[in-house]
Amino acid sequence: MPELPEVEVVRLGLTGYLSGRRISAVEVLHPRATRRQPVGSDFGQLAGARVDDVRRRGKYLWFALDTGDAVIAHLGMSGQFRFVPPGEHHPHLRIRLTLAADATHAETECWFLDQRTFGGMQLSPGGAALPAEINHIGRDLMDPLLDLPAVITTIRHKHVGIKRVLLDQTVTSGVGNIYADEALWRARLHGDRLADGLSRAKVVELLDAVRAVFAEALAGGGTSFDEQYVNVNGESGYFDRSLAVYGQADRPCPRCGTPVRRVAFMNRSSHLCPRCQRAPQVGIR
DNA sequence: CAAACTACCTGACTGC
DNA sequence: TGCAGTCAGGTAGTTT
Repeated sequence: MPELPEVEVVRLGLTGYLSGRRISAVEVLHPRATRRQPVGSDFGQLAGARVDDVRRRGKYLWFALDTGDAVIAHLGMSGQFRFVPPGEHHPHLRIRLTLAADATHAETECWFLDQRTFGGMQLSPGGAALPAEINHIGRDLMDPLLDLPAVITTIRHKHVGIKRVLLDQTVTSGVGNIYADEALWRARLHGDRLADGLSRAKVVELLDAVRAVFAEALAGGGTSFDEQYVNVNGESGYFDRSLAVYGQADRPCPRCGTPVRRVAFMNRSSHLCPRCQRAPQVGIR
């Protein structure tokens, strides 16, 4: 499932394939893939534009175009980008962008594949610098412009479980279920602990853990469990071999050997060590 | 206003 | 073999 490290791996790949290329044709093969369009704009109008750069805010990507507009992309649960020669097909192909041939490239197709259709792309008029549609997404913990003291203060004013805060993309972005569980384990924190009950030092420790697990996953090319996450060349990352708790139910905690437990959380799952991560007396999830 | 809840979606897997 | 049920989960919109 793509979280910040996986999206960053994809961004790096997209930059290499797309920078300087001109989009000559646009084909939408599934309506859900472009379901969010600003009124008065048409996704097809990006044909003719040149991609100057590929940028990221949290789990959102956008292509900065020479027109000053942007194309926003979100991988959702299962989105992938692939670059292939013209004329092929794939059962999960949702959007096909044709890249014009130029002095150093043959005509190429940029594919957006998405089995579960939670992802998609949208045009953002005037959005090259930062699309207004994703202005509500906070900076991530790797961002040099992040106001870390302000984020810590925000977290410590929230009367809600700390895992929910980690997953709130408006506070700090890029964290999903996998890295939330991994960071909480590293910081020896139970996700139900109330954010406004944590010391400043503990919050700092947790955010350091998020940053560390992000960096390690990025170095490993991201986390892949199945075919749902691959880079733009179709290759899997291997950070899943380094996961301490996520998906490790009943296996020993790498720190103390206690069996890892899987518990229900927001209609999904949390994975934790019941000994290293003590539950609060009154649980609020 | 903050927090909680729900719909959206496909395919792999489980149990009968 | 088939079929119903479960699970995976990020985001936006709605409800509390």
